Amino acid sequence: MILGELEKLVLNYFWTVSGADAKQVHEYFSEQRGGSLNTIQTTLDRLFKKGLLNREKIGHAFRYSSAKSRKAFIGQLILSVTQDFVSSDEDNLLAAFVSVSSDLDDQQLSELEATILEYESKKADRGSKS
Amino acid sequence: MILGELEKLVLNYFWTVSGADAKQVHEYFSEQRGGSLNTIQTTLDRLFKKGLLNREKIGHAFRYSSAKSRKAFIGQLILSVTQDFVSSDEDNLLAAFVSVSSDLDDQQLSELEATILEYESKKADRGSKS
DNA sequence: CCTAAAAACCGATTGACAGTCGGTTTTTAG
DNA sequence: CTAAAAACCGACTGTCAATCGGTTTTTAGG
Repeated sequence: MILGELEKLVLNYFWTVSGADAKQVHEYFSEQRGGSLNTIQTTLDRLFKKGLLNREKIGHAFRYSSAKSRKAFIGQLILSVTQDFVSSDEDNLLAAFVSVSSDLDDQQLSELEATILEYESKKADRGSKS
Repeated sequence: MILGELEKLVLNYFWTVSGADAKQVHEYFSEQRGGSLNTIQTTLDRLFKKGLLNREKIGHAFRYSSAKSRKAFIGQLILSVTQDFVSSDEDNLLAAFVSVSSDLDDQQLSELEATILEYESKKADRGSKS
């Protein structure tokens, strides 16, 4: 899941708005970086085909919106970029988390812990199916 | 830090051996996938220039070895691939960890917790400077 | 209906970068 | 000094994002 610069910008944009058509996206980005409407359309189409944006016809234009939450996307991104390096017999991914944690301060580390505990309890609530 | 397929294979290889020269790497990979010695040399040189391999002249050939542990590399990889998507005002990276955790089973989740706690105590030991 | 404008779609070009090697230069051991 | 080994250089291919001109399709109004 390698994305280009513009694709990343657009994806981030769609996490700040509920939806937008090509024209609106173009207007938003034309100020900061220029580029033609056509370029935006191509990028939107590519992100759609990659499953990162949803779209529906509203009137005569596609209205695009993000297909997955930022959180879900980042999680998937981490897995995809990581899986070529984790050997199944070790817990490298887990270890890598901690490695990343080296760059977090105590506060963030505590939050990470809390978030995990919270996740676990939620998971326990869901109960049966796992 | 986008790596090609061969680069990933080679990098993984260097986490299974303490060091090797181009000839040895070529011998190892020629069975599974073929390719010329030259291709291997180019790949080794590129990984070296990317800072992912170290090398030193041993006799008349460079002896390459991994420059960072698998754990450290994966951690850095996660950060690099992730930083275009984390907004500074939120804790998306932390949230992403949990998102990834969705794909881990209870056992792994417990290990993650334990590893974090272990890391925290180690960090506490180091004490003063933070 | 017809039609002009808007949007979507197609295709081509450019620029990175990995994979791949042939060929040349440099190094080294004997 | 020299032959072989290794390093290095340059070129070509393939993939993919960025970019946008031009064509087709769709749609809203008259």
